[in-house]
Amino acid sequence: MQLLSEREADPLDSARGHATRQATERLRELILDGGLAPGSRISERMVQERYGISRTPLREALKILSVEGLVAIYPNRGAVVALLSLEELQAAFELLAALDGAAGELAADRASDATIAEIAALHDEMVRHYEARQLQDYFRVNKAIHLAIVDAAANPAISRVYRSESARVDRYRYRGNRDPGVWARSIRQHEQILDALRMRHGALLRETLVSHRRSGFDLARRVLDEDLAHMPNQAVVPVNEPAPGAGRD
Amino acid sequence: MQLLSEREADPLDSARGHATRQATERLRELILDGGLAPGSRISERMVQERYGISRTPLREALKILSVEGLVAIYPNRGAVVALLSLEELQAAFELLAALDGAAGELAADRASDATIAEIAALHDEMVRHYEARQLQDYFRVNKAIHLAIVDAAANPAISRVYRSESARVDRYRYRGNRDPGVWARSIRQHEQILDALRMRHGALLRETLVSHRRSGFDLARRVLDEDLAHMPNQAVVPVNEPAPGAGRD
DNA sequence: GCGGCAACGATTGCATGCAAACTTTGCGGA
DNA sequence: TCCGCAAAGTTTGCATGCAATCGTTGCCGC
Repeated sequence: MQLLSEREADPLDSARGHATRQATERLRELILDGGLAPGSRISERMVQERYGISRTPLREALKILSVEGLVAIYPNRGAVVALLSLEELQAAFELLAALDGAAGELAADRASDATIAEIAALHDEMVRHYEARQLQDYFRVNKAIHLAIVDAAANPAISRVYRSESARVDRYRYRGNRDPGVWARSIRQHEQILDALRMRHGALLRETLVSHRRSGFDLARRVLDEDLAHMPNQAVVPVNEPAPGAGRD
Repeated sequence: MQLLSEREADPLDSARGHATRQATERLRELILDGGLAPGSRISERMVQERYGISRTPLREALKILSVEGLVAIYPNRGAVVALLSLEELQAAFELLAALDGAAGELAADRASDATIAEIAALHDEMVRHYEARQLQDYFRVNKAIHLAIVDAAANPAISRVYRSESARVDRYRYRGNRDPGVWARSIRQHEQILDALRMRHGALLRETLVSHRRSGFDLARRVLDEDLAHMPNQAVVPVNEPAPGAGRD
């Protein structure tokens, strides 16, 4: 399967030098959008046949995703979509809380008035989605608000780690909130967050963000429990070699 | 160059399934120990000839290191050892401060008495190296103390990010402290840190760690400035394509 | 019937070849 | 002398082949 033939068919996507990048993004999307369920094997042959990505760039992509924590590679035995244990989920949320808090404190100092106005606009949009009970839109804007605050800290290292860690747990974050009371409380927390940001009160913004994140963990924990319950026993971690160095944390 | 011949020569190192891992660790060590200077090119041919690593595992290793931030890959133009700008150094230290603080707060709750005793022993050892003005030993134990506190938080995600980010800036951390006054102040800060940990006073431990980290940045900033001054113009970032996605932050 | 083992098929790990992109060198013109 | 350009040389990107390992199936002995 020559890429040359593909290049004819889709000249935009397959310029030389982008096969690995494409493979990485493709797989990442598949994992994050649920196209590849946690625990499922990623066979090199399967990916090659279904997505026309040859093995070398695919293997490089898998190595990248394993560092990001989205897949686990077991030597001589292939890669599987990473599966979080409850302990790992809690660890990820504690890390995210630290990042939220630190970024909030920095953002209170560094965010421009325009940025704060944009975040306020996102907040209003989110509230509208809440009032209309539009869950998907609500989640999308909610996520954008937190990202905007982190980015307002003007710290690329924090933003990078936040995005990467956030991606690992998003699956468990954006499925809770069915309970009206919980949802309402989340809205109230967001109001406090916005107030603290508007006041540029760094310490307060940190506190509200951290406590908001803690609530988020309570929800995610339930989602994970459900997932584990609904999973018969199919993909409960390959045996033998505990894990490769470049695999899990 | 067949690996088979090498396997005969060194059967321990070259079991199948470990070439990429070996390449990654070898390169990481080289970069961290200064064997490969920041900004220097990593030619695939050069590595292949000098270390007997064939190109496929080498390329996978470079992809891994680029996610870790130790190398930057420029498409079609190869990889270079990552070079930090002042802004990136500051961002890294802010991230490390956040991790130190969060880990400290967790560690104050979670560390066992035995772990605290171990950290106290390390502290005493460090003070002895300080009194003997043994800079290298002092740095080594200093680093071990901070790692031990982070690990005492019992959060693998935080430990993982801390190690990775720490590695990126270690070059700039462990060369300052020539000034006796600065060195003495660092010792005093460490005493406060140990006191807070012994008291299991989470908030205080957080504060002392964050402020200690801030002092660390002031030193590192000077080291980076020196480095940049001493660097004629040789490796001041490849031109053209700003950077690949999998390169820098 | 069940546990262990051997052969087979499937899958990964890695070395390498070829083509594209980049870099350098050398030349001609201004 | 210096700039621009073209050809040669170098280096990277990727596809693929071969060998080693893993998983499975079927068989034999108990």
